[in-house]
Amino acid sequence: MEKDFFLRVYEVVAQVPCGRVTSYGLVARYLGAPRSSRVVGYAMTAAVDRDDIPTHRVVNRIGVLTGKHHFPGTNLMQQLLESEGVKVVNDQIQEFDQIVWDPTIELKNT
DNA sequence: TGATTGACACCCC
DNA sequence: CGGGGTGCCAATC
Repeated sequence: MEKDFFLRVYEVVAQVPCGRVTSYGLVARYLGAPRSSRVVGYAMTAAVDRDDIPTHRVVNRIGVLTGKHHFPGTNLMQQLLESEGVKVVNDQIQEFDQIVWDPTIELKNT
């Protein structure tokens, strides 16, 4: 029961700047578990209960809202992203490469 | 206690 | 270059 891993994921996701997004792989890699990308997504599922964690800012490596299906609303995830300035079309984040927030780069020192 | 799944990612064909 | 299959780590049934 390594909840500690989940907590680390929450910490990183919670630090994602507004209007920015990150991917499971980036977070997983930042935690030192590049092969645990799936576990990060799993942590997100558990984070849905956490209203303190902007899980909607976490997408797959290509910027696709793969997990929008888990949100209570139909397109709530997209709504939230667009509300923050993130353009989303067809469940695909536009300009994802420039709004992506890589903790490995942003938090590489801290 | 054991097996399967899962909001992904990478390798191989 | 594109598509399909396997692998990883932890949680849940």
